[in-house]
Amino acid sequence: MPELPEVEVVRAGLAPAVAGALITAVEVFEPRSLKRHSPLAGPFVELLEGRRIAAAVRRGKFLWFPLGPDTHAQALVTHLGMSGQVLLRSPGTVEDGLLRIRLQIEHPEQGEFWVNFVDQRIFGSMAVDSLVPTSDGRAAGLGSELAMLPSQVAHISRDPLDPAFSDEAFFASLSRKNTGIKRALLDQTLISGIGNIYADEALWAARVHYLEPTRTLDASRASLLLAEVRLVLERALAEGGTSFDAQYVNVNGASGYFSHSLNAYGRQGKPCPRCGNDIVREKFMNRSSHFCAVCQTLGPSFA
DNA sequence: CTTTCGCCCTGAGTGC
DNA sequence: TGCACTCAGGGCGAAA
Repeated sequence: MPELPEVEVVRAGLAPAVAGALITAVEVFEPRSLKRHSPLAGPFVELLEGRRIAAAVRRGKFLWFPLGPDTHAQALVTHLGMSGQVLLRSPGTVEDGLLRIRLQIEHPEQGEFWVNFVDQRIFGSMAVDSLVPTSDGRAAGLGSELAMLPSQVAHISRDPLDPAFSDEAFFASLSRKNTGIKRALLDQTLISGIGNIYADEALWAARVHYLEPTRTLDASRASLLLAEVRLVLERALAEGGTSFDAQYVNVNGASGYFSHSLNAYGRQGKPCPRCGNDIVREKFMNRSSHFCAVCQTLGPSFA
């Protein structure tokens, strides 16, 4: 399940082959993979064929490719959803997964490639979207200095690895919210790039209970939590992302290795690496929360 | 306005 | 063997 580190691995892997490449042909095998493409923008295929990709940019879990010749106008937006993959292939490669969309591209130096969008559960999508200016005038994401981002990504907060991310604004928004800390971590309009795995891992590392109200999370614990969020994301990135169910593979089809480093997620019934008590799994937001009931507390005022 | 809920979707796994 | 059911969860529109 791709979160920030997995999407970044994909972005970094694609960038050298797609930046500067011409889109020569586009095939859509599954129309539902275009659910985020507005028909008002025009036909997806016609909008792409003959355009040149300027860069590969990422904010949180969103990935997009500004399109030439006017790179301030439109971009191809990609979200991997739960099971999406963007695979860089040699022309003619037969995909064993569920191929939804294929872009044929031609790079002036790297040559021809197929960019295969594979997505089992169709929670992911591709779309051509118009670009709008960032509210702060800073670069929209990692991979380009362009201060423009797709309109459907404009409401998404910067991610914690973005140099323009404001820690102060994040802490302020936490104190204004009336919700639990894990809900807040998963709210992409507050902080982006975190999904269920890294939320559980960061909360475990910071020893914060997932139901702790954001209002009562004091400044030092909030600061520690954000630091742990950054640490877990950076460590996962360094290891090439998490994969334990073969859903996630990078652009060459190889899996990440971070699953060996998980402390809480998916470890229900196994000992907490810190205190030895069993990790617990509880139902939460139609998914699961994994945590140590002994070392992850509800804060000093609840202890 | 804010917060929470239900839906989308498919393949692997489980129990009978 | 086959069938019904559960589970995985990101994002969004609807409901509360």
